[in-house]
Amino acid sequence: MSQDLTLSTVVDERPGFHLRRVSGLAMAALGEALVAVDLRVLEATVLFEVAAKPGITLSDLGRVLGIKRANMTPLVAGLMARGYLASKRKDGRSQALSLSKTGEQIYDKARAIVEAYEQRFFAPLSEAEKQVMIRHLRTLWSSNQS
Amino acid sequence: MSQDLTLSTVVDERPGFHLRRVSGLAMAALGEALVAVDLRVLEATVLFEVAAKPGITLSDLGRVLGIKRANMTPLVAGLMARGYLASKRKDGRSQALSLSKTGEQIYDKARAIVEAYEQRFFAPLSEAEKQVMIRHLRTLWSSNQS
DNA sequence: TATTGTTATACTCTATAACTATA
DNA sequence: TATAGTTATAGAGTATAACAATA
Repeated sequence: MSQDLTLSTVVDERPGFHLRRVSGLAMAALGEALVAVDLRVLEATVLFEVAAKPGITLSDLGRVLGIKRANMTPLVAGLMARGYLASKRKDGRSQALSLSKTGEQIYDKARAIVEAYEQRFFAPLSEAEKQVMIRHLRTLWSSNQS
Repeated sequence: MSQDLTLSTVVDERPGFHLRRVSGLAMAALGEALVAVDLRVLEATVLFEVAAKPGITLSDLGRVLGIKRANMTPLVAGLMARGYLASKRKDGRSQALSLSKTGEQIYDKARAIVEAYEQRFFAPLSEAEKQVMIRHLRTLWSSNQS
């Protein structure tokens, strides 16, 4: 066996380290929960955003979610192949994305799963503490984004 | 061009989403800063932890940092190949890891880089706010870890 | 039997560069 | 010229399973 399984002070004082470690844990937990609807985390995120903004384009979706265009393409393609997303010509180069009927059904299921997972994962924090964390993370995002 | 580049409320309310997005941004920023010493983020983390705990084994290192044994092996091997880590037989199967002379030099440089990066990245938060964030992240880690 | 370290392998997410077709 | 969408490709990081050697 091993004895000292505590983090050294130097590393334990780094906010970036904790950010990475918890983020990884959270994504793994959500990923596991989402296998029930056969969705990956990013796929679910896309469904959420498209549900809220029908008609959004692939590029805008990427900009808003912080995902590169080049990575959005196969993501959207996969969701369309499964009949969750519909695409309508907007102009010669843009496509307006929206949820299909089955897309809305899977979205409802995914949303329930995500909410249950969050309830569980963030349980040790109070509502107020969660809000503070979200606010700080938003601040870090907007002030560090290129 | 595009008009509505704001996040939908549904997604914007998810702490997990912000965690993932900011964590990715932070790791990218730190990764860029660390190219100056030709280290990846995880490699720097390993150097930090070994510096604080000379004699730690590969397995314990993985447990403490939240990295699987199987992924630690090539990580440690790379650092040893570059002469940053030294390995001493502990018993027939375990090895005690420690920094070499050059390892300590690169560690000093890496530490300066990491501290400068953090100063920059987390600048919009006060010291007190950073401490709160770290505390909450620690809580989430320990209560959700398998 | 359990643990250490290793190998092989696959998956998810991210990044860049280059291309086409439209605007 | 700039933007939308695509393709190809590479690099991080993570996960599992299986193995030999050792405890």
